[in-house]
Amino acid sequence: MTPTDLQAQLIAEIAAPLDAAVRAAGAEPEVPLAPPTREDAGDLALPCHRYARVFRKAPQAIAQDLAAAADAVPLVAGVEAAGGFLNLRLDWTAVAERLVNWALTDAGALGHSTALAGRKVVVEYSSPNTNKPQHLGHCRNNILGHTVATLLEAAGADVTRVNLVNDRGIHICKSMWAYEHLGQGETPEALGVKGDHLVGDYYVKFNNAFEAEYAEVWAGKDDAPGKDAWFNGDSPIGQQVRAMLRAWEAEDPAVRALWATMNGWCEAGFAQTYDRMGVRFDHIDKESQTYLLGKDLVERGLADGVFHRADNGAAVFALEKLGLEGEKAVLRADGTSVYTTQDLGTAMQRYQRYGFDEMIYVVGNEQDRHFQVLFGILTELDPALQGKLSHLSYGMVELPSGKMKSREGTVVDADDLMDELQAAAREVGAQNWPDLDDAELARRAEAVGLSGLKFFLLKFAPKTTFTFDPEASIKPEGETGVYCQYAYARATSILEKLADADAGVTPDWSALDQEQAKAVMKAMLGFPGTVAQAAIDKKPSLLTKGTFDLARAFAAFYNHPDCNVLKAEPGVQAARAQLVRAARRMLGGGLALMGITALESM
RNA sequence: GCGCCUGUAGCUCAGUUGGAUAGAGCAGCGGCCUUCUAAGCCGCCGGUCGGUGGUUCGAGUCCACCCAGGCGUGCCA
Repeated sequence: MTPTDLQAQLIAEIAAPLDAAVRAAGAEPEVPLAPPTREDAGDLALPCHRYARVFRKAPQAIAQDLAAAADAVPLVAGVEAAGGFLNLRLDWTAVAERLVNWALTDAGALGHSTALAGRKVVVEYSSPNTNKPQHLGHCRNNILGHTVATLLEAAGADVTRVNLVNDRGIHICKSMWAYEHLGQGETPEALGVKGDHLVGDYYVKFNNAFEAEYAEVWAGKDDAPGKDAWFNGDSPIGQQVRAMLRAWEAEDPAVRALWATMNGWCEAGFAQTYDRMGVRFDHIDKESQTYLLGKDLVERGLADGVFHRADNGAAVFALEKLGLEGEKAVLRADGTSVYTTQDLGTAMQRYQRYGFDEMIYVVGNEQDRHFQVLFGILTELDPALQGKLSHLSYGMVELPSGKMKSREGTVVDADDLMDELQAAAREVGAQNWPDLDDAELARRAEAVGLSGLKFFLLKFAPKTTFTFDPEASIKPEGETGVYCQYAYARATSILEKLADADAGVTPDWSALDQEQAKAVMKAMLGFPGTVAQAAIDKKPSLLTKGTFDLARAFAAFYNHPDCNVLKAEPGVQAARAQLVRAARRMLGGGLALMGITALESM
């Protein structure tokens, strides 16, 4: 058998006789053998408190009774019963040989597993509006969604990545209105700007024009309506924009042509941004193609009693079915769709198309309730969907200066951010490598900048609202992607200098029975399980943690004079070199899962 | 008002589903470059886990109430 998770296999081997001893004493084994939290408690520990009642014995005595069984295992070098825990020390010479061979050859060492084998999963993420360029918040969504998809694939799942682009609606018409009324026929090509930025500029121009109109009409008057009410009421601009939306829905050729042109610009810009971020999709849905879906579902639901008619004729869902109060409309009184209608239809269409076991929506936590309601309705419509729908809810990204507010112009543009991070990385690179040519410098700086961004966006648990610190994100010290990249580059450098001088030499594995090497091996042993857990929990922060822990342990190893590879005796050198190769491979695996380029030199 | 989320070191965050003396990074202080890359390493300092009760061998973790912050509570998306 091929061990994909060596630690799990070692634990299984060692735990077998312990479990047998527990059974012989008349109890079911229920407490796992696991690495202890305390550093002075050996390599693996078994808490025995749980068995105290069954055995009618003190935990300390149980631990002592189990000690003999543990001591007989070849991989165990020492046993100690302390405070109700059974602590085991491993035979690191034996472990080292197995671990290095495994880490150099097994896909499991790179975080691949079969934990979710055969499971069909659809992941929807990004879902941008085509009226403005993407910002830092979209970056978190894009990177989070893409990495979760990657992790699920690594765990053996059959993953489909989808993006539902919100390319129609009143907000799209606002940019179109501004372009038509305030533009001079500019194009991205003529101006040399990305199309999404050009469209976004007109969205800003719309807002300015509307604010100016509102101020002109209502300044100083205390019976002023709210801005939304004004827009949806007598505002001349509002009326024109709404007329545009109606014309779009009536498929007016001129409006459709303008819409197609501007959306094309925006989508081309998004494609560039995705490409640079290394984010991709198997399928891109557009709301202009899905917005009429779901009406038939509502009709059927009305007949089946899932929905009912409100007094004014709207089709509504009684939220008390979900333990909530009030009603959720799924068709307006005039028979038109709401956003939820489309969501219902799209979900059902995907279920028919993909037959998924799970569909994950990567959407911010401000929509928690929306998804609670959506999933509740979908499950009522088709009980087969029970348990198959999940919302990967994530918190906002804040800045050291506070929250991002589009009205206050404090949003961080995604493209600008990547440019800035690259430029900052380039400055450091140019200092360290004065002779490097421009293209290579740019390539490395891009990899470093994106590494900083991605790692920083992934290192927090999804639900955490965190503060993005651009400077800290590309620091080579601390818990960053750049730090992990550096460890990989150092490993590469050592191996280049070694130039296979250890080829054919039998490694002296006992040389790895030293503090720094053991710390590296412990980090390596824990890595695959951590990655599998990251997939199961949909928590990429576990991946960044596991990769960082390995990088840190490895940094302590290659920095210690007693662990030097190049100056070591042949047998010792061969063992250390193999450990470096193994750690490097695993680090590369971790970085790859995050979509981070591992640089050979930096 | 109601619902959900959050509150852990000066700052930013972890805490493996109830296990040993609560961790990491940053910042601060002190060391280490004629170097297997200083884009690094080593050490020190730093906590009544928001509060009060409860559950049990054992609570940052589970329960109740309270305090503070965020988000939501559309026939918007």
